[in-house]
Amino acid sequence: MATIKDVAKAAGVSIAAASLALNGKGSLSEETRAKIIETAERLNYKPNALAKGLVTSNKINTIGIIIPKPGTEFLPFVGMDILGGIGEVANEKKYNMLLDWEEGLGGTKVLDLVRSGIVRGLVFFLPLNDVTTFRALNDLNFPYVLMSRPPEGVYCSWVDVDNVDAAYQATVSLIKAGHTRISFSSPGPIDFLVSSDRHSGYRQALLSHNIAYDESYVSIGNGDIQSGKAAMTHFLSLKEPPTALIAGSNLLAIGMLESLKEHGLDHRDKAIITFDDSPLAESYGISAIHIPTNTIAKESARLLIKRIGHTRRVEPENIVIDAQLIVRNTFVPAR
Amino acid sequence: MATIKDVAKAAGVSIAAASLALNGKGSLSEETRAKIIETAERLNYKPNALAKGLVTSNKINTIGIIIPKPGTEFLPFVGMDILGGIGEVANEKKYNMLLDWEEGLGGTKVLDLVRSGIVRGLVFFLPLNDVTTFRALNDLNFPYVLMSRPPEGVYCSWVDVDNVDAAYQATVSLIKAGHTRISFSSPGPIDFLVSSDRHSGYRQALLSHNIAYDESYVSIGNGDIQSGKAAMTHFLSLKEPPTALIAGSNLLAIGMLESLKEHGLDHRDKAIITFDDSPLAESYGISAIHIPTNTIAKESARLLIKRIGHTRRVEPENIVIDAQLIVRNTFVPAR
DNA sequence: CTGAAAGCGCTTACAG
DNA sequence: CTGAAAGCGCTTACAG
Repeated sequence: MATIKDVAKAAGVSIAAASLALNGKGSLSEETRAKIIETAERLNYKPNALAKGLVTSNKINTIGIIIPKPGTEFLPFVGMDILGGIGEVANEKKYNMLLDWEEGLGGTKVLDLVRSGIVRGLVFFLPLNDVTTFRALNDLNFPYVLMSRPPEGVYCSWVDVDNVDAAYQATVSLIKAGHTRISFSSPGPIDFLVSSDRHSGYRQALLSHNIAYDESYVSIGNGDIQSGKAAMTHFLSLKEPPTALIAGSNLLAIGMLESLKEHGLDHRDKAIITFDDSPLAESYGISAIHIPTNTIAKESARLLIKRIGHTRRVEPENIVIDAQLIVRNTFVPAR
Repeated sequence: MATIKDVAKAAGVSIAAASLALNGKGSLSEETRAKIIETAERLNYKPNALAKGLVTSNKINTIGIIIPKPGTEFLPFVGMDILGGIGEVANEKKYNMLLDWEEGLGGTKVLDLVRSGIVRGLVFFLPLNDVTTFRALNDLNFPYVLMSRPPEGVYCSWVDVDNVDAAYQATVSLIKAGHTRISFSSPGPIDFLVSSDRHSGYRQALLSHNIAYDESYVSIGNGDIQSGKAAMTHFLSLKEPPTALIAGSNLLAIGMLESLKEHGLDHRDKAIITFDDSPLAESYGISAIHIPTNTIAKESARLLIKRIGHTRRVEPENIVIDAQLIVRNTFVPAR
C-alpha cells in the first residue's frame, strides 16, 4: 500500500511537503499542493492511522462503546438503536466505533483499552457499574460519557431520561384514568439504577395521590418474557388483582399480555404501560413510555467528541432527555 | 501513562530487555524477566497498541465488522446475536471489534478502513454487495469473510446456511402435512441473495412434488410487519387463498399473524413457517427455520483470524451450517 | 545474557 | 516557499 514516501517521491517533493499538503497546513504553492493531492489520489494513498495517531495524540480516532454482553439482559432493539445513533455522529466526525463489553464484573478490559491507545473516548451503556473504573478514568482525565445516570459517587458526564419522573408520569396517568390498584414490575434487579429509579417514581406517584404502597403489587426480577408471565400470574392470583400494570420492559409487557390470554383475558381487561418503546411494543399495541435511545446515543456521542477536543480537565456535562407516554390499545380506564 | 521506557528505567534495564521480557522472547535470566514483569504490573504498563502495530504488522489487532446501517432492513435480534458471536471469538483471541457500515451504496469506507491500518481483517454481514470492493480486497490480499454467500463473480471465504435447501425443506414439510396451496414471501428485495435463494428452494420443492408454481402465491417486498400484513391481506383476497405460508422473515410472519386476527382468523387457520428464528418467533409460537446466526458469526470470526495468521495468499474456505425447522403452534396440517 | 541502533509511517518545529 | 532532522513508543536484528 502506498505510503507518504511513495506520494512524495511520485510528486517529486519532500515527505514534509507531502504531509503539509495533505493536511492542508503550511504554506505551499497552490501548484505543488495540487500536484501532491492529485498524486495521493492516484496512488490511493490513505495515511496510516497508527503512525498518525502515534505522532499526534498517541491515540487513534476511535470511540469505544461499552455495552452489556449480547444475549444478556437488554433489548436488541435498544442495542442496535444505540449503535446506530452513536455511529451516525461518529461517522460524521470521522471517528471509528469500537465495540466491547466486560466478560465478568471487574472492569479491567476497559482500562486496558484506554491504556493501549486504541480509543480516544468511551461511551458506556450499562445498567450497573463499578465505581473504581470510572474513578480511574477520571484520574487519567480520560474522556467518557454514560448513557445513564452515574452510580453513587461518580462525577462524570452523562445523558439520560429522568426515569423517576417518567415512572411518576406513567403512574399518574393511570391514576387519572381511575386506577388505584396499580402494579409495578422492575426491568431488572433492583440494584440497577434504572430499576430503582422507575420504582421510586412509581412509589412517589402513589403516595402523592394518597394510594398506599403495597409490596404485593411489586415484582422484582428480570425483564424477559418469562418474568412477565410469572408476574401476571402472581398478580392475578391476588384477592384484589391490580387493574393497571406498569411493566419495566417491553418483554415483560409482552409476557404479561400472553399470560392474560392464557387466563382467558385480553388487552381490554388490564391497563398496561411499558418502558422502552420499540417496534415490538408498537406491534403489540402496548402503551409505552418512549425512551428516545437513539437521541440519547447521539447526544452522548456529541458530548464525548466535544470533550475529546479539550485537553484540559473540564467540567462534566449532563443532558436530560424527555420521555413521553404513547397511548395505545393497552391503555384502558378503570371500570 | 507508563511507557516501556518508564518500565525499563524503573527496573534498571534497557528498553530492549523490557520489550523482550514482556513479550516472552529472547533469553533473559529468570530474575530480570521477573523483575521487569513485576515492574510493568506495578506501573500499570500496557503497551501502546499503535506503536506495537506500527512496528509489527503495520496494523492493529482489530477485526472490522461491516453490517447494514442500523434501522434498515435487518432484525436487531440477528444483529446483536452476530456481534455477540464475533465478539466472543475476538475476545478470546485478543482482537478488538470495530463496527462500521457504508453510508451509501459505494464501498469506499471499507477500503479506507483497510488502508488506514485500523483493521487486520473484515467480516461482512450484508445482504447485497458490490463486487468491486471484494475484488479490491482480493488484490490487496486482505483477509475477509462473508457471513453469506458471495455475490456472483467473487471468490472468497464465507460461512452461511444453505438457504435454498432450508426453503426446500420448509416447503416439503408443508407439502407432507397435506398442503398444496403454499405461498412465499421474500425477506427483502429479490436481488438480495437470501431472497432469491429462499425463493428458489421454495420453487424447487413445489415443482419436484408436482405442484404448479403460481405467481399469485408469491409476494416480494420488505421484511417488515407492514409487508406481512399486506401480504396476508393479498393472499386472503385470492379466490383460493393459500393454506400455508412461508414468511421470509420474523417480522413478516408476525405481520401475517396480526392480519389473520384482523380478519377474524388465528394461528390455527393457516400454517406459517418463518425464517430467522428469534425470541420473537418463539414468543409468538411461530414455527421457524432456525438460522444459527450466532454459530455463523463465530465460525466467520474463527475463519478470519486463522486467515489473518497467514501472510501468504491462501485458498478461501467455506463453511455451510445446518438450518433446522422448529415446529411450534403455527404448524397446522391441511384440512 | 544484555545494550545500542535502526526503523515502522507519520508530523512538526526548525533552518535555509 | 521547501527540505533535513527529530521523535511518537515500540520491536528486532546485531554487537558485545
